[in-house]
Amino acid sequence: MKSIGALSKATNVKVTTIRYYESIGLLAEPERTESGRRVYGAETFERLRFIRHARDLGFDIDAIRELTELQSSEEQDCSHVDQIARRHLTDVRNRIGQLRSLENELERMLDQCRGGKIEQCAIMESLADHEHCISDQHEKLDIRVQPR
Amino acid sequence: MKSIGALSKATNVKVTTIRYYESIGLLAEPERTESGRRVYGAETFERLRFIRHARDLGFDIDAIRELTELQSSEEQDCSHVDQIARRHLTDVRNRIGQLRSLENELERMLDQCRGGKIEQCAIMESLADHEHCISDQHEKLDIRVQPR
DNA sequence: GATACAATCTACAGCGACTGTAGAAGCAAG
DNA sequence: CTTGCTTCTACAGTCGCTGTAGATTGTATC
Repeated sequence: MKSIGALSKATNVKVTTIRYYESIGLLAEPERTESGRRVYGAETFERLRFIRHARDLGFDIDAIRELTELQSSEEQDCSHVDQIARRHLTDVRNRIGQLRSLENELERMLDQCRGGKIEQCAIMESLADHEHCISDQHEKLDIRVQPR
Repeated sequence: MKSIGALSKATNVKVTTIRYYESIGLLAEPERTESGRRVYGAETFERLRFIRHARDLGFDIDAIRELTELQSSEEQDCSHVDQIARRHLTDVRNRIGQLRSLENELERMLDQCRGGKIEQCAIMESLADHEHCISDQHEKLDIRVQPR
């Protein structure tokens, strides 16, 4: 039996995140001590490790919810699991493709810049220029680079 | 002189987004008609086109703020502009790298699955398994695939 | 002129997946 | 007993928007 802090250390998931998962129903409400502190058993530990690994692989919360539900129906065949993973892989590949075309565009911009004053900077011109605008060629991107 | 709707159509930026940009100070407050409606001139049109293009290239709002500020100091040399773009390119490349290792991991998982019951599904095992966990090898990802 | 419908206005809530804060209470070691 | 860590709840903030509600204004048609 672990406290929330111990569980956090063991799974590498932050205390606040564990409470957050509970609040959205991804983790069940645990038992409490007399004073009201959360106490976790081995089950939650396993489940949280599963969640953590799936998050690391980029599955979103809804997908993880599906996966953990499927986990308890052990007798069913795993085509649905397969499908969820395959869909995610497709998403990842699409994203890589989008980012690569971004990479190209940025490289092109940077190559053209030969220094000098901002007024004649090729980068600024590219940005102001509507002509060779990539925006119409593919969908808009969400490019946040922050880790979670 | 354009209404907000006309500006929106001309730049392909949504009306609500234009108001949002104003609210965060990325666009200056425009003049108004007697009845209080926003009216825009060619300057705002150019600026918004610039912003839109930079967003399409994945620059975040703060970077765009810097870039538009630099735009008005035309005499300065463009090394700072260059630096912002280069930093962004680095971020994009890192992101591509992260996504590629994700892609590999997912491919591996999917290859191992030979169908059958969920209980023995290789995908579920991979997710539950802590041993060959990629999470310690690279930073955590934000993998949202949604366009803006 | 009346009426319908579109465009615009403000102000605020919601998205996803957390993270951070404030203020209170509990717990263990010195 | 005090110090300092952990935990508690509840709520605001992150980013870049998007959506909603309810009011007003503008334009086209009858």
